[in-house]
This record gives sequence, structure tokens and C-alpha cells, in this order.
Amino acid sequence: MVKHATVPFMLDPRRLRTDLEAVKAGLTRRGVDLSEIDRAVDLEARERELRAVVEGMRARVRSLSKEVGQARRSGDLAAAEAKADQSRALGEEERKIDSEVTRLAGELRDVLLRTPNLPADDAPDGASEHDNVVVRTEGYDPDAYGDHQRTPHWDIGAQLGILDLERGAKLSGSMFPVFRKQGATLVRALCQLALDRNADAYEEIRPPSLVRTDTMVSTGHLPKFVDEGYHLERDDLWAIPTAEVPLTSLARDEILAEADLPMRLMAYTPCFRREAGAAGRDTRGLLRVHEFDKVEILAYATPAQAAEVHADILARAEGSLRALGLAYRVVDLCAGDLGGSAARTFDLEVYAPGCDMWLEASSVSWFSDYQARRANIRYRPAEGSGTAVVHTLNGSALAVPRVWAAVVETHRRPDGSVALPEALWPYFRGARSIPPNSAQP
RNA sequence: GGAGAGGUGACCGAGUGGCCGAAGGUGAUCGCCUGCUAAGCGAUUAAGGGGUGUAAAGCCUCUUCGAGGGUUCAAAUCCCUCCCUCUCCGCCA
Repeated sequence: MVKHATVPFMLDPRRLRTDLEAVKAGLTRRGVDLSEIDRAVDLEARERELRAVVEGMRARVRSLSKEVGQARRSGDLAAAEAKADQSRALGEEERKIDSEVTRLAGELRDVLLRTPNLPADDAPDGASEHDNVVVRTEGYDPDAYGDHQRTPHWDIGAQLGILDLERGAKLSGSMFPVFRKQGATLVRALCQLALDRNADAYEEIRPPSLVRTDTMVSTGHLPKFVDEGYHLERDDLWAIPTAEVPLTSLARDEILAEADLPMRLMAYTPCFRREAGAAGRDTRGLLRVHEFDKVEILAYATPAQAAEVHADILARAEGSLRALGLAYRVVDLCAGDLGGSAARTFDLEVYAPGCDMWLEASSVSWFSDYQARRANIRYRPAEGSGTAVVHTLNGSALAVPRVWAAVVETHRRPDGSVALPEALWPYFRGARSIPPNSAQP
């Protein structure tokens, strides 16, 4: 008898029946091909129809089996044998239809697993990053930067001996930076700052950096981004691309109490990304690296709480950049540029005057119930009965490399030294700047 | 890594082929009773899918006793694989 495991859908398959127009409208805004959805609708209907048939047969098999037992206990072996034969025949037929149901369910799952989340109604329209909307810009005055601030961080890093890209390449290949001296301290200080700033509301977690395949699936990083992930063949483990992965799975298959929501978590972890499609593009210095440190903040919330939590995470991510004296802008991602799991995302782009670029430093996303449905995270509403799927939200409180770059470029002084923003002083053992001429061979 | 023992409902724990979605207990909720408290009595107490129902309730039905697969008319119970926990040994930051 084949069992039907609950499959991790993202879109509620019921919406294919009850809310198809909205599903199609949302996916159209993303620029997704709708033929797959039509197929899913068809698969869902056929599967449900056949499943009813199978379940009816199975009910009959079960009751016949019970009758076999009763007949044997009462000593009527002939009747028992007859019932057993009947049940066996029906069971064989049931198995045939059931394998068809299993096949349909698998196909449906494949389609839905690859279908992205619906964009939020208030996410801007648009097809690509060019249609993203800059909501506001903070602390940016293009005329306020001096010549001394126009040195890119890879040059500063080499001059001061705080960033050693060559040796990083020797150890691990390109895009694996080595930080040295105050450069290394700065990495740690930035993370410590982010953790300290958010400890008032977020529980600190130190999760594993290697996770199982199903953990990657529940956040939507697999199967779509197989090529982006570092995979340890021998143990079948994946190096996390972000702490979002373990933090989202922390409550996997659990039912939370509404009183515990929103549940706010943060974690400082290394992040590993193969950046397979990005070879040669914006990869100088720390613009794009394979391994970096990041403090991620994440929350499980009720649908009603989600908007407020989203705003809180955004405000916190902004707060850290402001505390570091950096210029940044907030970008509202359009429907066509949204990540597959997200319903609404604000990117924080920090201005790096040395390379004169806006660097994506944080992505603050609301996933509605997409991830939670895949990860099977529910809550029990205080009012009423049953369970409901939670909403997940997250954002980088601080991602090191690009912020590191923006800090050293923004705070570079005419003599080549780098002034440390006051917020970092507690983490630098009394130092208030990174001195010039400190390069080592 | 080696040897052994286990994984059952919110928790503890019984259950070696049918009468078991699962005894008993604890906890929780509701009610009764007791002038307070303690005790006592009774009832309820998993999740999910499908169907029926205007809806709620209810009713029918399927799935789930760590996960997956197998044997059987019938599996919590038998077999296989995997995961996890505990004990002992080994190794080790």
C-alpha cells in the first residue's frame, strides 16, 4: 500500500481551484510562463479525482480485512478465505490506480516547487532590475566626497595591509579574501555591532553551516539554485548560502503558539556561494566573494504581524548602515526582479565612493507563507481552531564584505589612514583608526 | 569508527500481525462537588488531505506510531535501508 507523504508545496494547491485568477495575475506580473500553471491545474484536478477513487477502494479493502479477522476468530475459515481473496483482488486493482495518483502528485509537486511566490500587491510593476523603485536615499551627497575618498577598497586594502586577495587566491582560489590585522578585526567588529544592535529583540542563534538537502529545499534554494551551492558529496551536505536557510528550518514541521509570535531570531554565520553565473562581472575586490560573514535577522509572524515586522527589519538594517556613517538607498524590487520565494523585497544599497558604486548590502524580504508552506511551519491561532501557516521574513542585518568596502572607502582620510566610525570603537581595543603605512610584505 | 539498547499522542508509558488512531497515567480545558485550599467526580484533549454541508457544527473517508521501501487479505507490531537518541569502547579540536 503506497503512502502519500505530504509534499512541500509553496503555492497553496487549493488556490489553483479557488483563486486561479489571482495566481495567474501574480505570476504574470513576474513574467512567468502560465502554461505550466494550466498544467498544474489539470494535474491537481485529475489527482484529486483519482485519489477519491483510490480511497474508496482502500476503505473497502480495509473493511474486508477486518471481516477476515472476525471470520477467523469465529472459526469460519472458509468465509475468511473468501473475504481474503476478494480483498486481495481489490487491493491489486487499487495499487494500479494508486501508482497513477503517485505519478500525478509527483508531477504536480515538480511544477509547484518551481513556481515562484506571488508578488505582494504593492510591489511595483516591472520586468527587471531597471524597473526597481528607489524609495529614498540617505546620507548621499555626490559633491561631499574628497579625492582621498575616491580610492577603491582593494587598493586601500593593499596599501594598509588589511586585505590580501593574492594569498586568498593561493589558499582557496579567487573570490576568497583574506583579511588581516585591523581588516580582520573590522570583519568581526561589523558582525558584533550588528548583533549588539539587535539583541534587544532578536534571539541570537549559532546554527550549523552545513545542512541537509531538505533544509535547502524548504527555503527555496533547491532545486532552483543547485549550481549556486557548495555541496559536500561524501556526506551529502550543503554549505549554507545564508543563515536564512538554517533559521527558516529551525521551526520546520512545528506548530508554534500564536503567543510566541512574532518569533525573532538572528545569527552570525559564514555564507558560501559559488557565484557560478557571475564570472568576471563586478568581481573586483570584495564586490563578489565565495565566502563571507553575515548577520541575518529573521522572524516568524502571523499574516497580520508581517507588515510591521518587515518594516522593523528594514529599519534595523538601515540603522546599522547609518551608525557606520555610510550613505545608502532603499530600493523596492519590482515584481519581475523579486527573488523566487519573496513577495516583497527592499534592497539596501550602500554607496562605496572609492569605486563609485551602489553595492547591494542587504535584502529585506517578506515571503508570505511560501517558505513556511514548504517548511511546514504553522501556528495555532489564539482565537478559533485548527492551524494556519506562518509568514516568514528576513534580512541581512549586516553583510560584511560590501559594508567593509564602503567603510574603508568612505572613511579614508587624506593621509591614507581610515577613520573608524564611533560605533566601532568598542570593538577595536582602543584604536580609533586604521593607521597608514602599516603594510606588511 | 566498533559493540549494544532504543525512537509510540503536549509529556510519561503499554502494546510482537486483525477486536489498535492506539490501554493506563500526567498535564491542559470545561463542568460538577467541596463555605477557602487540597482532594474528589465526569467529559473533552493530534495534525493533515478529500467528500458532504449556504456556513459553523456534524457526518463519511484517507494518511500519519522517527523517515522511506518491502512482506501480508490485514503492519505500531515482521523484513530491508536510512536518520536520530542513549550506554560502553576507540579516536580527537
